[in-house]
Amino acid sequence: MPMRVVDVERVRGLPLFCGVSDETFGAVTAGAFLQKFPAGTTLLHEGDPVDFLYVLLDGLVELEGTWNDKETTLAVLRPVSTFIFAAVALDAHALMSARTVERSDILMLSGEALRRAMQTDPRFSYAATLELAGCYRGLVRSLKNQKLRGGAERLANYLITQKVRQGGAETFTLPHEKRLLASLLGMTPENLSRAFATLTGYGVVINGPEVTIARPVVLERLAKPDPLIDNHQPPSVTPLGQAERELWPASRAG
Amino acid sequence: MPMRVVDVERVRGLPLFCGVSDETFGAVTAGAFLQKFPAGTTLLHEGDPVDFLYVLLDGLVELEGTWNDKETTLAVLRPVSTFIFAAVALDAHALMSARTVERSDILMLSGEALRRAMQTDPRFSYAATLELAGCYRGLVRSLKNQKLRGGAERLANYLITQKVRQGGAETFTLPHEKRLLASLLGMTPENLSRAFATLTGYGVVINGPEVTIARPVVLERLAKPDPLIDNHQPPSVTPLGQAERELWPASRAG
DNA sequence: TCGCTCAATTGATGATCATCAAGCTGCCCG
DNA sequence: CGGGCAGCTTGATGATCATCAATTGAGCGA
Repeated sequence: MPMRVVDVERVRGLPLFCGVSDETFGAVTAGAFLQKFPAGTTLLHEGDPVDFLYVLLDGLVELEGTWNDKETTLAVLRPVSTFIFAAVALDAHALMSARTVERSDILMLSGEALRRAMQTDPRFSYAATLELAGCYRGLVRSLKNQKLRGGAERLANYLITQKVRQGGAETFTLPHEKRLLASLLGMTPENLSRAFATLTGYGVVINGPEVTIARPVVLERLAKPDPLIDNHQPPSVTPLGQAERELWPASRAG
Repeated sequence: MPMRVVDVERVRGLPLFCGVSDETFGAVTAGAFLQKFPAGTTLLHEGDPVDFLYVLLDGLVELEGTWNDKETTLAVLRPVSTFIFAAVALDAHALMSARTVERSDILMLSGEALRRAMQTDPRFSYAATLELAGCYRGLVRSLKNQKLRGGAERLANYLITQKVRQGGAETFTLPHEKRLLASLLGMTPENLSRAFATLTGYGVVINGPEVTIARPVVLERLAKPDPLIDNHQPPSVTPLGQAERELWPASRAG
């Protein structure tokens, strides 16, 4: 339950915290929980008031939305990521549910303390602004992806993005169940299957969770990846915030 | 080109600025432009570097995204709204284009100056965080709307939202062309026409740009409006930021 | 080892949606 | 007053996608 030293260092190194004063960091992490959750745990339900900022340190978390007995996956988060920051900042109720997909280590930081810290430490609230701006742009990308592309195109771009993020090798492994991927891509599991079958004609070979892109040029001609929609961020050793993930590869003004 | 006193007051009164010091406000508005643009002007093109934060004081602005020679409307903004704040905060290129739909008065604030101000004035960067959090939640709503509802349902909810925002009268006027509405709702103009025709069976009467919802209960049974997707914010005299629009009607903790 | 469960696939069918084409209406302008 | 243009509508057709049903195959426990 209390944070281990190694975890404190990890959190301290996040872009959200690495510039803040020790006082601010202490105040924010004072009443913090570090908890392990099994797979399939609902951390937060749509519509609930939000008391904590969540930081995924290890594992996999799904953010999902519901309406009229249908549900859809809005994002799948990998470590290290914060989530429901916007609701915490505004002290509002959650617009989406959060669920662990795998066993996960999650840090929970008091929303109250965070809001106080944002009002006193300008470096922290600046970092918070950048983090939120990065999250915002991620959603803009998702919305464009959803409204402008068809199912097979979304899948093709997802595969290309995964390939880059996992190091660029010709073959890689899907990070989770296909039914979850279907929901993320905005289609049914049945249609995801058919979309995979379609991509077979573009040099994609499927073997369970293993995917190999045999003819990248052919697949890209279908996918038409676009830096204004897809964020082809290569893997990194140091933990990045959503802001840094958005700024890649630019680092324009600094 | 220079701001009139009445406009300065208007900007000063925005949630984004109303708490900041006079120094910060002066620094940010020092090199500001207030410009009038005719309808149909592209203020900013997708992919361009962003040098200014835009504030729509009067008129109507569309944010749109493009891919593969198709385009879609991501938002239609009414006064008073800021836009492309996220790109300004990160000093990144724009993910969407901005176009005036009507003749518009637009304030342009130096991105450089804003980023500097955010790092020095904690009240300003806190206000910026809240504004961005509000924008983020608006996009979550859009994405849920898009992925979870069908075309007719999106239109029905749009009409209910418009009715509330325009004061709640039985009949109201669409704020812009139907072809733009179609793009916002993620459908073709042809299918928007057909969706309107469908809603005729639910007590909706169309007369050019005039819409009257004759049987609200029947329409709501189809629309199933949901506070976690639709933001039924009534009109207001004081200009609201995206944060306040999100917090309505709660004002939970304060 | 058997049998259970569940993810994934495949096929058949219907709903939704986009596209192409034609016609309508209001409006501006010659 | 009569084009001509633009926004909107309507119809016909095909593509995309969801749903229902059935089957396969892998993992797991009795």
